[in-house]
Amino acid sequence: MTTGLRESKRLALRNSLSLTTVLLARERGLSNVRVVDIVNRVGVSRRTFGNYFSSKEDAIADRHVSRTQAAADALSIRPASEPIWTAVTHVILEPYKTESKHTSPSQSERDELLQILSDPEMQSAVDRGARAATATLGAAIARRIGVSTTTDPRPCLVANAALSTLLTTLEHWLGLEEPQPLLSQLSESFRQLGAGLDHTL
Amino acid sequence: MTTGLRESKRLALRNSLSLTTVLLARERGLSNVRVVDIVNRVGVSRRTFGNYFSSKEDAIADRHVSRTQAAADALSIRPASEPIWTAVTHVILEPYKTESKHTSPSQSERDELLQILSDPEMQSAVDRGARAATATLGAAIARRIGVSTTTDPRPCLVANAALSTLLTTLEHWLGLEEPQPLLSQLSESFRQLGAGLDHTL
DNA sequence: GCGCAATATTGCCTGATAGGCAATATTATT
DNA sequence: AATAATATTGCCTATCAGGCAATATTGCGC
Repeated sequence: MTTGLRESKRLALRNSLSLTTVLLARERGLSNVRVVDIVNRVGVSRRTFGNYFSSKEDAIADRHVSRTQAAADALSIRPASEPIWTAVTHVILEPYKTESKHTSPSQSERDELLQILSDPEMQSAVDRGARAATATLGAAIARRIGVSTTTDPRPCLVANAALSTLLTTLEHWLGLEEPQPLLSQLSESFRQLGAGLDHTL
Repeated sequence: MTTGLRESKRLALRNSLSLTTVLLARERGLSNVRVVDIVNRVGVSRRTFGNYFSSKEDAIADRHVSRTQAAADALSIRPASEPIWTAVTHVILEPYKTESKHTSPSQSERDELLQILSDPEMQSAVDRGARAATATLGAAIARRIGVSTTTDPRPCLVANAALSTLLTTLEHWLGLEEPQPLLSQLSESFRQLGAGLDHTL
């Protein structure tokens, strides 16, 4: 019983709150965003915000978790013959593949990430999301390779390696003087780690 | 001019504040620790605490950064012939080697880590420290292999892989039913990633 | 040794946040 | 349509971050 007006409204509101938080944070920086600003724009009470997220950082982190959840879900539809690191690489890099079609490497996307990752408060938020996301992805990996995360540390190690590689590479890419294609940077990073990871599992 | 009574007192106070924060957090859990409690035990004003750390989480994260700083410093005295991942593994695992001498795998150490890592607020603090620590270690790695962190993403990737592997393995180890030797778990995790990393650099 | 300059500590104050609790409103079920 | 279940809201309190200015402490040149 996951359907129903109740549940869908809940989800929509949750999404609206977190999206609005990101938008405002991009406009002025997260530290210049009050919770009141968020709820005013969305049209709910300050207290309702607290029913969904305990802080604006949480609201942002939630988006990262959702994205990773999608990647984790996508893991189940990769061919079973694929080595785990290859499969993980594919589902993680998937969202970044579309943008390589444009000649310009998505300046707005770059700006968005820059805004988000350059703010220390944001980084904390991202890290918080990353922790939850690692658990999610780790569970999906464990399911795929048929082990338990409680007895086998490898699924979480792989999940962690993947997500932290993603973040690290994104941050490095943002710091580059002249823009390089993001996808190739990501591919290269994942390939380098994978040279060992595909081989240990 | 790093010496002087002034600087050493500063350092001592900083250390005392952060240590006291950890101790109190172990006693009652971080969320039950007020900044007032910390400063009362140390004997300074609440406002002074704010001159050193912006939050109790920061005070804890600082310890992780210090430990990593020590590891990063130790990197320069590893033989130059050592592959980078081997060297990093050594300096990171060094503190955990001594405890393997005892027959008991350091129950108190386990309890301490358990207390710290099981609290979500603590996890945030640790993650915050990890970010700073990654930059520190990344710089040390870059220095060692003679590249710049701005042009070459690999030093930060390696640093990040090392620190996040450390954290992930620690957390997994804490979740084990029957205690296993920590050092061997860590070694195994690092070995698995290293099988690829030593080879890509 | 001594006094001046630099720096650290402290108190006060403001704006902001997390979360418990109870009242109210909205949705689901029969 | 009535009732049960759940969501929203307002109120309230404890807590926190950080600017600012006054005060105390340390370091240095004389």
